[in-house]
Amino acid sequence: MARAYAGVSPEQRRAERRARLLQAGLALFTTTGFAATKISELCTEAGVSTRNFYEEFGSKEDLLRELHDLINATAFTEVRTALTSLETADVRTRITTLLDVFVRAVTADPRAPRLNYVEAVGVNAEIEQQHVRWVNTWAEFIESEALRAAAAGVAPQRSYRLTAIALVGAITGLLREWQAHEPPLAVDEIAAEIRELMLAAITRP
Amino acid sequence: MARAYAGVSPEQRRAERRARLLQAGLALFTTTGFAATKISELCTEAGVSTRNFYEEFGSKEDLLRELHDLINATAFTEVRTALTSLETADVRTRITTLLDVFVRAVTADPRAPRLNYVEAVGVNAEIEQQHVRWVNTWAEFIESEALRAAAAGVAPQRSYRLTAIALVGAITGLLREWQAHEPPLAVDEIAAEIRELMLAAITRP
DNA sequence: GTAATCTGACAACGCCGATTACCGGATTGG
DNA sequence: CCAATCCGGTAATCGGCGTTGTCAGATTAC
Repeated sequence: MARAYAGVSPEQRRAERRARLLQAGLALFTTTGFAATKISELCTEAGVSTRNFYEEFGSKEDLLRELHDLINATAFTEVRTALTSLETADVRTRITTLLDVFVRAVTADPRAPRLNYVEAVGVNAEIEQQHVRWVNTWAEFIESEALRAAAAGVAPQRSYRLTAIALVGAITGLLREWQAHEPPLAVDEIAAEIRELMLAAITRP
Repeated sequence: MARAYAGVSPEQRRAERRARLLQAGLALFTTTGFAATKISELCTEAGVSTRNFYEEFGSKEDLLRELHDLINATAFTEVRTALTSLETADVRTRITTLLDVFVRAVTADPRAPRLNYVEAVGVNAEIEQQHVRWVNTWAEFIESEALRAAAAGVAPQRSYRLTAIALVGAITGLLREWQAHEPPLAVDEIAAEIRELMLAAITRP
């Protein structure tokens, strides 16, 4: 039966260990690299036993997938709340906000784009599927803004599916380059570049 | 001392085995996945002994890196020859050709973009460096076309560095999506989308 | 024809890391 | 205060795969 030990409930201790393992994964996957990271190293970094690891995750890949989902979900929430608070704003403001919030959310920790766009690529089929789902999610955001622009008469009436996917790729490419670059690229410039690119892409005839 | 066996020189037999190993790598890495592919499987697929493998490559990663370089180098040569034969053509023609030739070269075998943009990502530092070099190479192509456009007066005078990187990312994203999509996306539409995106990106004020 | 030589297949070695069994210790209810 | 219970860490096991040693057979020069 579950009872409290050392003043904290088992659930809470498990949750804390889980959180520490996620942090350890973020730290080691983005430095040692995913393939080279051993489960024992994750446990040492997290201050947790291998036993605990298997209580929380089925494998290293599971942990990576959860991190990938977490990073995207965090950015998603931030972007959505920012956009719903701008319901009546004009298209340019909305697009600027969408991109600024996204870029800021995902570059706040430089390890996030590294994990998202480098380490979590080509690991297994499940993570690839999750990647495709997130690309679709982001593409739908962009698509719906483009359709708003079209409805407002500042963009042509057409399908924006491929344009949206291409723009997601552009953002991904810039962020992947950003995290690899020495000296680092300026976040503002990247956000500005993407904004202009997107505006040019959807207002083109 | 080197002498001919079975009518062919040792160098030629080595070259053929090397070529078969590369083909086996392309086949297995894009189906089984890089991490899950065993060296013994590569050898079986290539009809070669494990001993031979180590005569040609130091590791699985070496083989992958060579494939990655090969795919890019092939596309590079095709694009460059196409562009040099269009020295006097107008900007739009050159850009259209650049993108069409590239997309055709890299989608001719659907396994190529899979290997390039999925399997060869985040494997180790060497391949990441090679990736950065190729992104730079492609970005310089795009940059120089943008500067041509600027010189011709159809695009503003500015730095096209980030724009070029973003466009490379857009192409990469579309091709990565292309190889993962069911039902498959149309290659023509992808090439057309990228062309319009690039023209919009460099002719924007 | 024969001996020297090279080639390539096979198999076994050895390492390394994932996974789990076990046990000592801490904690709490009575 | 004690016994029952649960928790967590350690260490041993197990399996798999990369790597290399060896040998049998094929080939060619003399």
